[in-house]
Amino acid sequence: MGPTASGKTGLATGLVQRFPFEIISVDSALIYRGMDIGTAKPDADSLRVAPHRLIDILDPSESYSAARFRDDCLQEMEQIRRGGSLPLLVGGTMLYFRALQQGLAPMPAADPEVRRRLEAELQDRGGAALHARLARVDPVAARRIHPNDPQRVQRALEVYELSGRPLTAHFAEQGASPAQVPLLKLALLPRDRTELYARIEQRFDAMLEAGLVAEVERLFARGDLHARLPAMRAVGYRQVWQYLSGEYDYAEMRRRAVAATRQYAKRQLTWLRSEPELIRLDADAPRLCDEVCRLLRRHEVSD
RNA sequence: GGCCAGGUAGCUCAGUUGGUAGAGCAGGGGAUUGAAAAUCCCCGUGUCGGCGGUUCGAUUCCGUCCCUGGCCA
Repeated sequence: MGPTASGKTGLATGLVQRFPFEIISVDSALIYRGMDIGTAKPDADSLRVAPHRLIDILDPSESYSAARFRDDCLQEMEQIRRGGSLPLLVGGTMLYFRALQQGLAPMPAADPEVRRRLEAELQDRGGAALHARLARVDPVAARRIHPNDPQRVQRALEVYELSGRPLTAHFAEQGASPAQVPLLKLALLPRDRTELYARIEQRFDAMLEAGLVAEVERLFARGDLHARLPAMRAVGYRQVWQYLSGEYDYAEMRRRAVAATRQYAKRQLTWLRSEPELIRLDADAPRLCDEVCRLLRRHEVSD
């Protein structure tokens, strides 16, 4: 685990060459085909050396979820074990790591029709009305979810509409948790944030240099994608999309994209701060890969 | 060199009919259960360009100097 631009891919590529590892990507943006530059997806050469599972599995018009990730990931892990190797999970989508470790309460999946209706209700009557309705069907969830958080208010109402039972009731059933997976959790943490932020800015400029705008233009030109899709809300893609829509100029796009990436890294660091049993590694250590190899042997990971 | 407009939070700016000032962005902290690279919550003391003057009191009025931009020489 680690924030964006902390060197996860590089380290993972080093490790697969020394251990019987197979990589599973834990990343909500790498799943999309045709989104390569802006997601810092490993290039074809790297992927030959270090194949990643769970990348390029969805079209940008589709949505994924933490639940689907958990199922997919457990399946890939099982397959890797059967083949005699060990799964190496690499990524920065901390909700996916949590879903994998703790499981998710049993409840209905997202439903496009219900979501469309709730979205219309939000537009017509506003977030306060939606939150008030939630307070009637699920007071506990309403107290926990802020009225200004339409995404969570809508999800709670969606679960109620689809199952006839409040979200809180589903949560209460989670006790019978599915089998826990034994994990050795390593986190790549930047020595100081200023350095990480500098790297983020450099990397975004490199993405622009590598043709990020053209990549988003291709998606834009398809005609069937739009700004509200999860894929087009990804950091960088969102800002380039808005730039292509004429919402602001190139310099502003760059400024906003870099800031959004910094904010994303900050949120990832917030997750990591409270992650239990985490082995914290200095992302800027000179011989990081060697150090991690020693650490893995100490934990009796065979090579 | 002259005239005009500015100099206020890291940035862009608002404001104070004289009682030491507040927005957006950036930044920091937190939340996070089928959209999560998402979606939210909380956090604002800064010689109000410098120095003088008037005043009980000046960031605000006056003088002067410095800096930036524009116009004119």
